[in-house]
Amino acid sequence: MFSGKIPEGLRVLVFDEDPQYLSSLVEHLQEFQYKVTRCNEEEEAIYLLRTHMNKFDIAILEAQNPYGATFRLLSEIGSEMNIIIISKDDSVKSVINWIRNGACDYLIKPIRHEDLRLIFKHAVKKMEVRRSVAVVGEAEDKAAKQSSSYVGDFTMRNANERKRSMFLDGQASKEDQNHYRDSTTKKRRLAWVGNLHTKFVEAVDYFGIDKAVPKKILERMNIENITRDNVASHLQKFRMNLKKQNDQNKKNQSLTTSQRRMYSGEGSSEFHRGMNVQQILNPNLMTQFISPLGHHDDDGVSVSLSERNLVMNHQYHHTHQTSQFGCIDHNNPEESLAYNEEEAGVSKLICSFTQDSEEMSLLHLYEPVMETMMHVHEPSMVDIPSFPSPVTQSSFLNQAKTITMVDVCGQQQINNLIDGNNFLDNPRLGSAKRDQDGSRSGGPA
DNA sequence: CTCCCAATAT
DNA sequence: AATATTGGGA
Repeated sequence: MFSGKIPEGLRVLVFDEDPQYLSSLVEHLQEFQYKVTRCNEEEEAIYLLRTHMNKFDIAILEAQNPYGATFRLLSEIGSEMNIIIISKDDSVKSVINWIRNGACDYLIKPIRHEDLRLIFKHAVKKMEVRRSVAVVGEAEDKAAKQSSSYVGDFTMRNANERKRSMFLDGQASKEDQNHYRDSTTKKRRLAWVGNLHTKFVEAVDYFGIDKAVPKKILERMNIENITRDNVASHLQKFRMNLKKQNDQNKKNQSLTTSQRRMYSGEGSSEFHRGMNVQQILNPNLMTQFISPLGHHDDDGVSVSLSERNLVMNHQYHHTHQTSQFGCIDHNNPEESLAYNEEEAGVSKLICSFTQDSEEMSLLHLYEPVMETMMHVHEPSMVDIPSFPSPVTQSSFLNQAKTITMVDVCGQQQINNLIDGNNFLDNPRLGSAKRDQDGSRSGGPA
């Protein structure tokens, strides 16, 4: 009954000690279109609020005792920040305690769905206060516009649309209807999160990808409050993703076969003869590249495994690949072409690896560089050709470690990757990753 | 008219 | 990037 009134995109930070409960909170909040930042530790939540208070509209913090760090935090910033306390302590005393200390709300566990949905009311209040203050002050107004997640902007936008279309078609009657509907039942953006998407996939699976059409999927999903159009839209995206995945697979396939051809000639056996490069690995870095699934498609790094080859995609421009280990052969068009028969772009054979001043060709770095006007490049590939024995999961990981070292990325990129994963430096990004960990069934994108 | 799909808009 | 809306065609 409140659908349509909830402002989208309010940024909510949420912490609960119980990871499972936290996950369910996150999921629900996402369903309500909130932008959720998940904190597994109280400490983390507090740190984020202390340092990035402006990045959140609302904080939902679980708290049990009124003597902890959260309580102190609340007394410090409670007046500037919408902090909602959740607790299983249902005593009046506790409620009063927290509210007095600055909490803008206190929700007793278990929390009702609807209460969670309605948390935005607090942000609204704050917003309105800010706006009235900002009539004169410019900075605050700017900030509010920038975040674009305040209700004021939300309504503003609708008002503009209304005005515009009224101007265009000159008809008031239709507009009046729309106007009425806007303020009551305007469709809100559906978030295909967790459960919803799972059911969708199940339905598609049930009919088969060619036979699955929006209406059938909708019926099979049997979920209230979603429309055929919702499903149709999602299906369109779903199909596109599949297609993209297929294309990607095909590409990898063709690359690995051409690689194999190359290495089947002389020198191929030298690649792994008596070589142990694992000591030079930094195992920590591997987590950037290797996921348990054997496929990591985050931030452009992906790894996939065929029976004999390990293929690693990465994203750097080839001219950046001046690692301390590798020597890059930019001047060998012939070899490049050998890799490239099936590719439209130019490719480079980049390889080699030096240890104790003795060169050993360990890896060939294959990079189909598709120059576009925007200087965007296709991923590069590293290939370990022809392992002598079938690759098991664990040896796969070991081999993968080898690869990283050989350093597809120089230290520069490694640092970048680490930075990219640094939650504190990049709260939004970090939260997205955590959210995935917590509430999504993983798998290749 | 309903539905599907692809393109386009937000 | 994700979702909604639109418009033509089956």
